[in-house]
This record gives sequence, structure tokens and C-alpha cells, in this order.
Amino acid sequence: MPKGYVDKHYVIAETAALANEVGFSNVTLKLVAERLNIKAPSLYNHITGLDELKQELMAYGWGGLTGKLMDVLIGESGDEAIRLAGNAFYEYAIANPGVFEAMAFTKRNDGSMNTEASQEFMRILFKVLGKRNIGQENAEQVLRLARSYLEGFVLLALHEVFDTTRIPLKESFDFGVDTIIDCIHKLEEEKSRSSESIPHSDCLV
Amino acid sequence: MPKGYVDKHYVIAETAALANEVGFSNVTLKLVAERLNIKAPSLYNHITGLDELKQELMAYGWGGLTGKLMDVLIGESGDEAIRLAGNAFYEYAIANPGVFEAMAFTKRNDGSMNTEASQEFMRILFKVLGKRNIGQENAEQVLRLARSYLEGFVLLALHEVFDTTRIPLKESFDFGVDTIIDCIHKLEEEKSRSSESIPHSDCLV
DNA sequence: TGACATTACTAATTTTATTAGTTAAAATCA
DNA sequence: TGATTTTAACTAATAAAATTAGTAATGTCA
Repeated sequence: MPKGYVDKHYVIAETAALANEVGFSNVTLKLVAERLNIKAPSLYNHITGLDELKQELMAYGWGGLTGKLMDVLIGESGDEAIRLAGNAFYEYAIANPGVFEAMAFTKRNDGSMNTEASQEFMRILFKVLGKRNIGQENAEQVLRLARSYLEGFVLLALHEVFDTTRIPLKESFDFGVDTIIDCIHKLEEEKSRSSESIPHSDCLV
Repeated sequence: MPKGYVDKHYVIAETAALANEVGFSNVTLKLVAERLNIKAPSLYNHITGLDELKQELMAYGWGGLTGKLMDVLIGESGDEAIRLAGNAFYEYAIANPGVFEAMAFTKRNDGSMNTEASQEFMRILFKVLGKRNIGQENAEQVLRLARSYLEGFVLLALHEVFDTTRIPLKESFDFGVDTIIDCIHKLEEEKSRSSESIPHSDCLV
């Protein structure tokens, strides 16, 4: 047990593991400290308090998820990219329930770090949508829809609201993702119809 | 200040008002008691503890929302019923942010009351979907999609995640509801196509 | 009126977060 | 290397909140 063994990142990473084991709402400084083999007050050398730790956990979660998303989207595009993104979200959240609670429940309007935490994730999704011919405003609408659905579904799934004896969770999740994809298709059709005076490239071949 | 003035319903109702004012996570027995002009330990004559009070608050919220939903759906059907249901959800949640947090965050898998709380609400939505020609399983899929979207969107809106300087919240919300309605239309078409050997009633006129 | 249950109270306990003040290890630098 | 300074741990103390125990006052009902 050398001295400078614990640092801020280690504290947050262990808090994440703890949250996944006992649930986000049951995370206490006492438990975090025990897991790190130090006393609770020593944590204040690394964090300003429990509130900050929870904020950090939220940011940690968004960072981890964003990493997975980038991995999965390399060289992918179109509908398949959207399905892969949805799956990455689903798998990350199910595998990290406590961290996901932090991501979903921690207020993001107080403080700058908070809003930024999920911004990179959204920026990537927006980039995927940007390649579709639906226009900027529609892309933002789809983005809000997608985010609401993803966070909502996973939240309900983790709270075991859905009766899984009939339809498997993943099947329902995919149904929702497909609906969003259908929505994009519809917007693409509208867009191409509205600009039909200008024939699009396929017709020029 | 006569004695038997406070009862369980009153405690819960005041907790709801308090939660809407200070936020769900800031609800304490001390604050509830102050609001009721009694001392904190006296609350234990009406509830078994803070945990139960939060569960009751969740059930109270679902009950209130279900009431609004029934009001709004009397004599309504079709797409309009779905829009009205969505609006009722949206308005209730925005008007009762603290109660909605209780509805969204309180775990529903521990204890029987919890799952039942939202069941009546879902049963009504299911009834609306049951009138559409999409089949039982598809109705369940749409229900999960709708619930995920509704809870997710409102959660994000209350956490002020969305940048409202561009697109108004309500407009985005309606976009999502319309997407769900499109989804239902698509399922209806599939259904009628799959049973086209049996001509449906319109063709028999 | 007089037992009985209910509801409020005060006092005490427990748990957790947090602060204050101290010490020793570790890093820095003359 | 050896002195100094920072850092990160500790113990002790404080504060706030939930909860329990025990008591008194109020209301009900036979």
C-alpha cells in the first residue's frame, strides 16, 4: 500500500465499478473509500465531495460510451451505422447499469462539464445523420427523437419495467431503432420530392 | 392546529408539491414535516420511512397522469387519440417535474405496488392501440417504443439537455409522436397486405 | 365516564458527508 | 545528498438527516 497509489481517475473508475454492483443510488463515500482501502475523508484529496464524484461518474460514462461508438462506426455509414450506434448504446448501458443511471439521472444543466459530457456522443450521431439527405433541421429532430428513445428504453429496461416473458428486450429495442430508420427514409423521400425540379444524380447517368 | 389533521394522502400530496418546488432528489423528511407543520418523527405515524414515501410519490404521479389521460381520451380514437395521449403525458410531466422524476427514477422491480403504478396508464394506451389493425404483438412493440420515447424525451427536457434556441421543445416532441404514428400506419399497411387474400371490409361495400 | 387507539412530541441513536488539524511519505531542488 | 515543500493519508470532531424509543395529549366509542 504505497502512498500515491490512488488518483482521481482511479477513484472514478472504482466508483463506476461500485455503482454497477450496488446501484447508483447506493454509492456512498464510505463504500468508495473501502474499495480503495483508504478512509472516507482521504477521498477529499481527490474530489471536492460526493456531488462532484457523481458528476465525474456521469462524464466518465459518456466518455466510455463515446469511445465504444467511435470504435463501432469506423468505416460504417447509412442505415447500418445507425443500427450499430443503437446497439453500442444498448450494450454499454446494459453492461454498466450503475454508470448509466449516473448518465441519465444527474442533472446536466448546472455546470459546464455536464452538458459537454454527452456532447461528443451527440456530435458523432449528428455526423452520421449529416450524410443523409434530410436537411439540418430534420437531422436535429431525428437526433432528439433517437436520444430520447435510447435513454428512455434503456432506463425502463434496467428498471425491469418490461415483461420479458413475451417479447425479448432486444427485439423491442431493434423495433424502435427500425422505426427511427423508417423516419429517416421518409424524410429523405420528402426531401428528394420537394427538389424534384432539380433531377438528382441518378437520373444523369 | 388540531390533531388528526394530517393523514397519509395529505403527506403524499404535500410531498408532491415539495418535490415540484425543490426537486425530487432534495426531498427530505425534514422538509416534508416542516411543510406539514409537524416534526419529522411524527411522519412515521403515516409512512414507514423515506423510501416508502418516494414509492408512494411515484404511484401518486402515475395515478394523476392516468386520470388526465382518461379525461382526455373520452370519445377520442385513431391518430388523434395518440396525439392527445402524448400531449397529456408531456404537459403533466412539465407541470410536475419533481413528481415525474419520482415516476422515472424510482425502481419499479422491488415490490408489487411499483409495477402496478404505471400499469393502468399502459393498459389505457394499449386499449387505444388495440383498435388499430396491427395485431397484438405489434401493439406491444409500439407500446414499448412509445413509453420509452415519452419518458426519455421528457426526462431530457426537464434536465435541460436540449438547446431550445433553435427548435422549440414542443415541436420536437410532436415530431417524435408523429414518427410513432407513422410507424403504426406502416404496420397497418403490412397487416392489410399480408391478409389481402381475404379482402377487408372496405372492398365488400 | 373510562378504556383504547391514534398522533404528536422530545430525546436519543445511527449513518453519512464534511471539515479541521496532524503526520508521514514522496517529490523537488539547492 | 540533504533540506524543504508538497501531497496524501490519517484521526478527531462537526453537521445533517433518517430512524427508533418512549411519552403525553387527543379523540373515539362502549
